[in-house]
Amino acid sequence: MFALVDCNNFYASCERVFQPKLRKQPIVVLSNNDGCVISRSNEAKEKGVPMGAVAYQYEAFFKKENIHVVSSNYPLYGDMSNRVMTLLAEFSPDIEVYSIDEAFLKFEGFEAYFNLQEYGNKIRYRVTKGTGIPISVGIAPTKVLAKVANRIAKKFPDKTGNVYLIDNEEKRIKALKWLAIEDVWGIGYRLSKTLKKEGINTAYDFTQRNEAWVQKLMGIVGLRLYKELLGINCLDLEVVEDKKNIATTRSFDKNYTDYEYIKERVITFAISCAEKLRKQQSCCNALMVFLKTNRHRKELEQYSNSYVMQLPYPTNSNIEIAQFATKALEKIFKKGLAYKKAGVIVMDFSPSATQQMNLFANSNPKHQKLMEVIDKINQKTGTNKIKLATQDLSRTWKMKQKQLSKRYTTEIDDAIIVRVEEKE
DNA sequence: TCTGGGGTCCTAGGACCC
DNA sequence: TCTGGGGTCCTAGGACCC
Repeated sequence: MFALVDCNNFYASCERVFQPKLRKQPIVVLSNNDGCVISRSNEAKEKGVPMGAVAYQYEAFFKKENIHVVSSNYPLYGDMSNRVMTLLAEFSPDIEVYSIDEAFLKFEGFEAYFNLQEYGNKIRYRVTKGTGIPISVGIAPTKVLAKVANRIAKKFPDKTGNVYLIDNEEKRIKALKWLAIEDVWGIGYRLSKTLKKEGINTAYDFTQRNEAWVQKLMGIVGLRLYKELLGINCLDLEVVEDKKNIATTRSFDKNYTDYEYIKERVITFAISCAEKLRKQQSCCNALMVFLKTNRHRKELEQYSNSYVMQLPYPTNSNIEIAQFATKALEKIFKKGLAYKKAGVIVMDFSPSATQQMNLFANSNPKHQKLMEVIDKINQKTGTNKIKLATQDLSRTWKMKQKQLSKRYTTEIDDAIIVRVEEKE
């Protein structure tokens, strides 16, 4: 059996842990630059705020409905996620952290020793008590069915207590008849449209077709999904491996035409990629830089381009990656356009420990030590204390974050202070 | 004025090998 | 004039996930 544990309204819930006045209140969390809604409390959902709502278009609505608006605080969410995952790991030796707010647990042979419904209740109690984050637990014979069970647990908290178990045919069929086809894990916007045209509206309808039909339409991925819904196990826990690509991309707060400005941004993105590379002890052998104008401003000239550069040697040095990224940017930058977004993606990794030397050009060996020192200092004093001169220290780039909460769990100065009144 | 960011896997087709 | 059989690797694009 598998369990899928999912944090309810994760970002919104994180904010509430340290700001009790937000509990029971409608609250929404915004994306970077305070662009659009990416997390909503149940109360905000009930008031009709859709996922992805554009913040400035909803400003009046938020005010009218007394909806609290919060900027996203990723250091806080990342740390809270680690706490949740640490507690979950107490409940099974086999755990796959699937995303920042979700994990699969494998219960191999647990049925003989535990009542899984009670076990699920215990997990929920432990995590909620230990972190303040409410969770939902779905338990079933396959990962896809565990996803389904989780959805039921979340949708019917009163009936299920946020824990639901699919452990017999009757429950499986009932669940699949209830589940709309577009809500099946692995069926996205495109496929659900195609399937509906075929008269398939629920997960159950889908399971009534035959294997050959499914394979022809959806390939091997669809076939696995189909079998998993029938209760036949095809997907095991996945080992979380090193990343194969690493990206740092941002929209700007407004449009920019200035080459120097864009260059500074690209260099900063490149350095962020280099830092992430060093964290997983990889070097990259290629990188891509892309540049886009504002696609929402139809009246302005549109342009979007990218350049992939093969590197002469593998590297994870801030300095080298920044230099190559700048060269890539020069290839695609066009004067006179209003840019809104740029990004750097590093690709084609090799382990930093075993570097293939090149006859003609190699990564500067001095950089390795230098980067170690930079990483140490940045870690000690907070990020971005040490910069390259090309990042132009006079330009302080700030993301729009009007309602940013504190880093309660990762910055000592932001920790909650409990005051005890002293009596004379 | 303002519209997020970061990933994975699969497939088909082209180029190339013996 | 005819033109086999079996493979790999790479890339772009499509689809999906949170």
